[in-house]
Amino acid sequence: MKIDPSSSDDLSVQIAQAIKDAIIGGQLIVDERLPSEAELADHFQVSRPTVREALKRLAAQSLIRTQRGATGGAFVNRLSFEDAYPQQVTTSTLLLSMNAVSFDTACEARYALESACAPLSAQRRTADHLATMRAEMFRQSQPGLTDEAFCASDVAFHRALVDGAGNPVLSYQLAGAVEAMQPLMNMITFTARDRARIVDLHGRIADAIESGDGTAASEGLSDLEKETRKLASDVFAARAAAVST
Amino acid sequence: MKIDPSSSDDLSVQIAQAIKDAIIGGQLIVDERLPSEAELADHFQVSRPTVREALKRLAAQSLIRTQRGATGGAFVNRLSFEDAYPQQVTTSTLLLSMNAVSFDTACEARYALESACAPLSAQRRTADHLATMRAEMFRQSQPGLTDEAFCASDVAFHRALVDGAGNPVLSYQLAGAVEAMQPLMNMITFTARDRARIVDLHGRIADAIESGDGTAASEGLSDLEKETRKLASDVFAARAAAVST
DNA sequence: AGACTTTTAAATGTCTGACAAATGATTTTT
DNA sequence: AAAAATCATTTGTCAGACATTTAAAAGTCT
Repeated sequence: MKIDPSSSDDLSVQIAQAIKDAIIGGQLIVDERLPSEAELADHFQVSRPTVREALKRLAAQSLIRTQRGATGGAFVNRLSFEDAYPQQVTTSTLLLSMNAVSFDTACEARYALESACAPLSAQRRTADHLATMRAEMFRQSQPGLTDEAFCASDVAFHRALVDGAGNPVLSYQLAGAVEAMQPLMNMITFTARDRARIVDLHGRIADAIESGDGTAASEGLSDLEKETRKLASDVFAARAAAVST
Repeated sequence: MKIDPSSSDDLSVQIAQAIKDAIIGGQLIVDERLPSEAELADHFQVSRPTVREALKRLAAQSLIRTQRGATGGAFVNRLSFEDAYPQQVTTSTLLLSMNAVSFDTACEARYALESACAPLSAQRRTADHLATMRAEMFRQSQPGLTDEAFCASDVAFHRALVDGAGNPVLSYQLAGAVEAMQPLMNMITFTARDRARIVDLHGRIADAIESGDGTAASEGLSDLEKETRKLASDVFAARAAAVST
């Protein structure tokens, strides 16, 4: 691990990159202990605060974890799907909100990805996944549910659908798309009739998944997408009209 | 922005979280300047190094950028798709390599997601996307190409296909899946006949995209997936046989 | 007055040295 | 032998200082 003294980058950036490269390149393996901060400072010929800033950069990306105490230190972290989920969701949420991604664009992406999962989920879902979907549908049909709670339950329903595919890579990728849309979805107010239609479509999808009919599940999702986009465009149109009066 | 003195978390973690929450919650908007490190240290009642560690954590996630000089400081960064791409690829790559995700699982996820894009790409791709696909196919048919270069060109082909859908959210989500698989793909050695078959399938897909036939494109991808998985299983079987002798 | 140069002030980047706190290992005591 | 006390190591935090960068302000010359 070396750094380039002539580089214009900050030292802590270079050191973080060097360690990161070593992890990606396999020179440092999972659970291996890095040299202590003092040793790293000595190795890179910098002060300890500089080393610490580099390590904090890596910790922020879950590449390392630190432990205090006699046998403590920084350890290469096994990047788990559980760790990566929330980061992915945060990043996706900010990407949508900061880049003025339209509701339609986000919605399209979400349903396109989800449709890809549906056939796999129809084949492989466990009884558990199906039970979760049914339970969320029941919750969604309860009167007196807030819009936020309805949306949260909607996300849970779709998460179960995606997880049913039994492919952690798919679940991970989709977590971002589905959960990141929640703030956008929360802008929509649902009437009782809207909710009934959505729950009905959820029922169709769940039935298709239960009977192993991936094609029907995809069709159900497609209809749900149309419904969602129509709802959104109505809401935005109404809001625009309200502003202009 | 407040921190909890009774929390067991490190101060720099808490401070980073507080600022992050402010960004997500909209209290800090894009390009807004944060208070100087000295002011933050004063506000949170901690030392400047601690504040700096918190800021480095945020910088590692591209949530802020820093500038030196008189009018410098830390600014809320507009998280762009360009910034998020490489992070997503790195994370996905490490997720695959550190969690012993099987080739089949990764492959399935990749092609499932890509199939979701294909119909959109068939509708919307520009001449540019198509030209890129054809150019990469030409490169792939050149003899003397290394396996790494062949894989890289393969990635470029698929990137063009995905970008053709014209949905930045989809492109972003897929960048991880497609590029993260490259190290796995690089484990495969391609014979001339293998390459010819792959280029042939690429041709079918490109033709389908050109003629706007999304279904045919999906079918082509499905065949390509089968081909890829067969190749991989052959390679792994051969390797296992070699070890046992 | 206007253009160029110099100075200055503010901010981040880096260093030194120190102490606090956690924690496993070691030693001592019971 | 078990429990308690001590110790050594390592990260977490602090204080203060200097270096470097940068833009604005002040000064100078034409």
